[in-house]
Amino acid sequence: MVRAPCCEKMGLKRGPWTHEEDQVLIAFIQQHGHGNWRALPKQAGLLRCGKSCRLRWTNYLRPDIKRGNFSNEEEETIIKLHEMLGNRWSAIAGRLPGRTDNEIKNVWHTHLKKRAKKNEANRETKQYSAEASKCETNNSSESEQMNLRPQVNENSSYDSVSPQQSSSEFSCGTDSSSFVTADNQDMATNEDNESSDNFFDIDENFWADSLLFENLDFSPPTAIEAELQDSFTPCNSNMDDSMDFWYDLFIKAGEQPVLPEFL
DNA sequence: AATTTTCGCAACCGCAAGCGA
DNA sequence: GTCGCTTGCGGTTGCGAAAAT
Repeated sequence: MVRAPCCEKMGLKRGPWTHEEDQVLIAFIQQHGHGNWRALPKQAGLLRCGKSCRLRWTNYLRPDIKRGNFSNEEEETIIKLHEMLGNRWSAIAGRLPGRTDNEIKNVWHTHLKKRAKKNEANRETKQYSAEASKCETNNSSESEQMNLRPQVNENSSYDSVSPQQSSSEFSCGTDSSSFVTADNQDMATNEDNESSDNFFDIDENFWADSLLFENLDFSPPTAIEAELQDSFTPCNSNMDDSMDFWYDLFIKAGEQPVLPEFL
């Protein structure tokens, strides 16, 4: 496929848009719509390439765009959605009416990335503490049962385990299957030590593809959406928990519960 | 007050998917 | 099936403004 020549080579204008150009573009689209972006600038009398026009319209001139700072709720929503969807900015933008993927991408890189990292570090620290205390309990009860003193390696202590190690390498007592890991995701512990049969086994791309929402006529409100990642990840939850969680989601939203097919 | 550094955001680039011929 | 075109998306850049030195 032959790449179309860039705007500059064709003698078209680049760089920031002027007010006049904006007005021309708005007026043209209001009158004719934007069926063909490539043909639009010529028809509208703009010395811009179609791509530039489309970008200017979708990111700035569209009437339904919400300008101004992001609210705290919006920022939290972005962080949560990013945990679920990754860098799928358009999918995230689809959950935030009036916000563009470009805007969300910018706000992520300038503000939210740092905050998300901080949140993650806090969670890992908390999780590590919980695991450590749980292990202390298990070890002491096991040793009581077996009438044995716990075999503690003096060179190793819980403190020597880094938070990064905690979820993937740290094991409690004899049960090394208690913790499940996934790429770059901190996973909750399976507290009741379910057998692997009870794990909710679906394709790992499930969440990333955001089919969860897109295939349903139901969109959980932001506040509930935010709870989603905290409370439930399909690969580490058993089926009963998944169903309960799903029902709660609908009930909180005041909707008639409808289970997705995978449940 | 002048200069340098950092930040925020609009715009651009390149790739891939979708679609019709 | 393939080719060419259009569109959409995510990564990156460039520049003005603000903050720091």
